[in-house]
Amino acid sequence: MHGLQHQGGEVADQIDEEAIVDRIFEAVIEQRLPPGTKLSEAALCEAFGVGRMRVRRALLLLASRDIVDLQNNRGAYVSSPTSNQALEVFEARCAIEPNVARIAAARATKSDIADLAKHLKLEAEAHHVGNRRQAIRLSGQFHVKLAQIARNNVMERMVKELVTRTSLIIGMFGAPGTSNCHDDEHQQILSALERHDEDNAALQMEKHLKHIEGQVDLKKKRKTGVNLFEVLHGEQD
Amino acid sequence: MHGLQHQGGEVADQIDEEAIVDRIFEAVIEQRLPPGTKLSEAALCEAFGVGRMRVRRALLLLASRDIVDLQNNRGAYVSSPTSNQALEVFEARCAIEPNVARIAAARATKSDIADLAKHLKLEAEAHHVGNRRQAIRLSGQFHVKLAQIARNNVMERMVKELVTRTSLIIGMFGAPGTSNCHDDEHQQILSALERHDEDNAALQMEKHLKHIEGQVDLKKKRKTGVNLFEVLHGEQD
DNA sequence: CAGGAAAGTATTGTTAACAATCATTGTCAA
DNA sequence: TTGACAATGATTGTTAACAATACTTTCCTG
Repeated sequence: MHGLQHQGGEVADQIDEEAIVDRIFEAVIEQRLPPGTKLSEAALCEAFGVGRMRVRRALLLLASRDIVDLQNNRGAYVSSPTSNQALEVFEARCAIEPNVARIAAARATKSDIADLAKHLKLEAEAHHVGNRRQAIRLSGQFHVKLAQIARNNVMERMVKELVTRTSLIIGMFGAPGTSNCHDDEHQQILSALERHDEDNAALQMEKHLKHIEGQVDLKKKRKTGVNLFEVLHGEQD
Repeated sequence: MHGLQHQGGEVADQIDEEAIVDRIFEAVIEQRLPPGTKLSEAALCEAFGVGRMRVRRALLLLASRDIVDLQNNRGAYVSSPTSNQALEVFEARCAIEPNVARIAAARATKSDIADLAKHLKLEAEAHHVGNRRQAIRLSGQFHVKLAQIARNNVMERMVKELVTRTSLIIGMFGAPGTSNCHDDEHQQILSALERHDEDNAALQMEKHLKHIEGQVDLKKKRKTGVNLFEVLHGEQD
């Protein structure tokens, strides 16, 4: 299901740094890596079975996206967004994603709609079963999928970064139990796409984002810190 | 004027990779580094006086922003955007920057306005004197300054990336003599900011971006390639 | 003379050893 | 007992040598 299993012993044991970046992105989105978690090079080497160079390159890329915080001579830590940064991220999302939804509404094909509907079904299922991690992951992936439907790689990358940082923000400032999104709001966006109603798609997205923003309380922080190794090693082998 | 002079012989001869990234960004914006230019590690080491590691890190960061193209075992080249990528960049700019202008109009202080007015004066002067490079650089910097006035670092980074890629696009598809922007349109945006007229700021920006997009012809490509060393070594020492 | 193969050169990618910095623990003195 | 200081261990940052790949030139053959 994840596309990284050992296949026959031929290839697939050589991982490139982009895969590492993606894996850490996912772990952050699913909130398995809370803000402040130390990402030591040795642990990452062990977890992914690669050399130090690859790990350092991956960490640099993650730092350039503000997902991790690279401290001088002290190592890499999962970013702990400040309330100011949180405001900036939400503001950026409100500026960008309604337009993503608008473009997606203009370009969505039948196949896109069907795919997205299936995605929503998975979301609802994960929510119903109580699989919180998968629910969070699918919920964030919905926003990325919209950018894919909009056929714009630039915006897709931006949305991916913003969604991931939002997970960190919720980890810092959100109530412990809350997930990222409400399914029904995603459903309404899908409806707008189905009708190719661009304005409504943008509007629904804007409301949706305001809703997410309302779930966090930028006054009080929660402080975390978690054992890195188990989190990443669990799904590795 | 550039902030990188030798100060007393104490510090300042040690350059970090972010400075390298910024320098290459600038060179690309000013179109001193056309698409397709080879960026060999040795040449960059020589030009900046740093070790290979720093150069490779800088190249990785530039590649993650799609400014350079890292080819396997073949080295780094300044990106040559395809027409599709060009469309994506323009679309992203039209989605983001009007909102940047809107937010800037809401938050601009007297000091911001004065600073921006001074900037426009410099732009006009460079244009008048015929200093094309500086005109292009200031013209691009105007868009970044708007993001700074909007007080949003996330968007500032995005705009910086998009502006730089636009320079590459113009280098690929634009007429040889055209610069990035028209000064009077910048002036109109400034006026809107001065009046705190958010809607008009966004509107003017949208028109401005459409204008820029109209300057390129995505049908025909121009092919280039330039000697790296002289370009970067000239302003170094 | 042209096309292609092979050797040599140059450039990139990787690994490993070394240096430097930081964190921790233990000790000593107030 | 507590605070500061020193020594030890661990982790990160850098450098340099090595390996692998691509490019260029030369030479041979058709």
